[in-house]
Amino acid sequence: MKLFNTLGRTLTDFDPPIGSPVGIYVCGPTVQTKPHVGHGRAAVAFDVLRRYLLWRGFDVTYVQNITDVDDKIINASIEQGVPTDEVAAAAAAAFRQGYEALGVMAPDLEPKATEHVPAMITMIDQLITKGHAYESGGDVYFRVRSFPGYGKLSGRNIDELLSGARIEPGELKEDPLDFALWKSAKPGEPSWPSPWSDGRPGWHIECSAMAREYLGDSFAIHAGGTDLVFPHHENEIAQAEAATGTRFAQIWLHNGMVNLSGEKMAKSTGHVIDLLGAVKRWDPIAVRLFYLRTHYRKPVDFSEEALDDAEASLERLRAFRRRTPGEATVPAAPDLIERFSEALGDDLDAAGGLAVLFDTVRDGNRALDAGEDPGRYVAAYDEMMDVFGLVAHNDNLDDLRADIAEIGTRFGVTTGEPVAMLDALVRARNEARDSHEWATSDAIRDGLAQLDITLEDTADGTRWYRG
RNA sequence: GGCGACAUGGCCGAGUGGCUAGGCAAGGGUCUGCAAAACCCUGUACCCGGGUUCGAAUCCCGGUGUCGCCUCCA
Repeated sequence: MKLFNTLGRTLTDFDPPIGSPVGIYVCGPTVQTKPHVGHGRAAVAFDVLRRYLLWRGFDVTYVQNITDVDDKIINASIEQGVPTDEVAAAAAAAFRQGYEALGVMAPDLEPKATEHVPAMITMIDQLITKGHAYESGGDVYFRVRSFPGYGKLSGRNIDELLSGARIEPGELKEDPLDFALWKSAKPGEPSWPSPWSDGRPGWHIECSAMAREYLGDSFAIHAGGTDLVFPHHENEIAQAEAATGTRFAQIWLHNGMVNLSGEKMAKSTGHVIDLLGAVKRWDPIAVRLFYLRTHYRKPVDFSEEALDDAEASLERLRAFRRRTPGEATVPAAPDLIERFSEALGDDLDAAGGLAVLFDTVRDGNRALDAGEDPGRYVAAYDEMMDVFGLVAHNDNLDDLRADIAEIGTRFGVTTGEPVAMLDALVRARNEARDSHEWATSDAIRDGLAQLDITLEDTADGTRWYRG
């Protein structure tokens, strides 16, 4: 396949032998506050990469870290009067919940920064030994000018950067460009012992150290938001390659930002749409589809209309599978699978892949209307939906038990399990239809529609679905 | 200021030197108790100005506009 490598800014061939191990490291969130819609996009984008590679037969190891120590967590802890680990745990749970709703597979490994301080200390120690870092007043800084490749990812040169660089009060850097690997703790801050001071790691070192620990000195893909290119990923490369002497990640992928009325969604400005709120208001899988419609590297504008639109599109996809219950028993249409694989293999062109999926739905519906076996389309559909991760759908009715029972009593249905009551209501309605009592049959359908349960009459009988 | 991205039909959104992606919305039709779903038909778009070419939305030059990074951020 081809992937756009930020390092070099070119479309790069990525075709390891089938079955070979592929290490992917994705920069996860700093768990300081609840996730917003932008976090969901990054997670979904690389989840599709993962699913695609698994589908193609690679042995993927997917690592996504949790940054659970940093200034903002400490600040939140002070403001809320809650220990930092509780702040982090609560936010991490919210992220987990949001990712799950979106159908994002759990990472193979989800390392926390606070549990990998020794690995970071080891790396910092190596950097000092090799002359790439120095201790200064209990802090340790990376000597940027000692690493010749600095700037190769973000396309900057050191002299340009100088104008923006600054030294915070209290920092004792040799050079304004140098960045912290280790910070000595202020009173009350969480800290770990180290050869230099009781303190905590700088932000960038955790990713270098944890990626190395789980994927080795060199691995295939490192991914994250485009806003991490500089300085975070630039610094990761510098640290890791200076320490190990070998190339860090082969390919760097960066997803575009989610905008709100034209401007980037960012938690620092509060200009955000809460992810958990969004997946409550819209079908979470529709939110996922919303992400997938735009190429992962382009910015995408969040709007209610766009989400409504995605929900309607998703409904078209689901309606097809409602017409074709059961497992597919014949092989998937090879031409469609081929087109689909080609689209995703072209730098994850999910929108192109979706076009194939919708073509599959149309072809399948045509086959059904013509009285032909839609099996090859059903099989293709299932395969693509799985790679896209669009399958999850909640048809559970437990939360509507009382509401369904209420409608049931109006039409002589005995209270029982929700599905049984629903089936009885469908039977009652069809009896009314048989005797042309349209007012009754419509009342049943309208009542269920109030609960967001839809009834459809087809040649094969009436079926219901939620949503 | 430096670096970088993007501008496509009512909306969203792929693509790319000639062979009209796809979705949503809209109109018409078939089917249907009604509805829903489905299928068929209808829209010939590509920021502006030059240029290259038999031919450009697609390549080149110059504009204009929007956005991102340069500080924490997915």
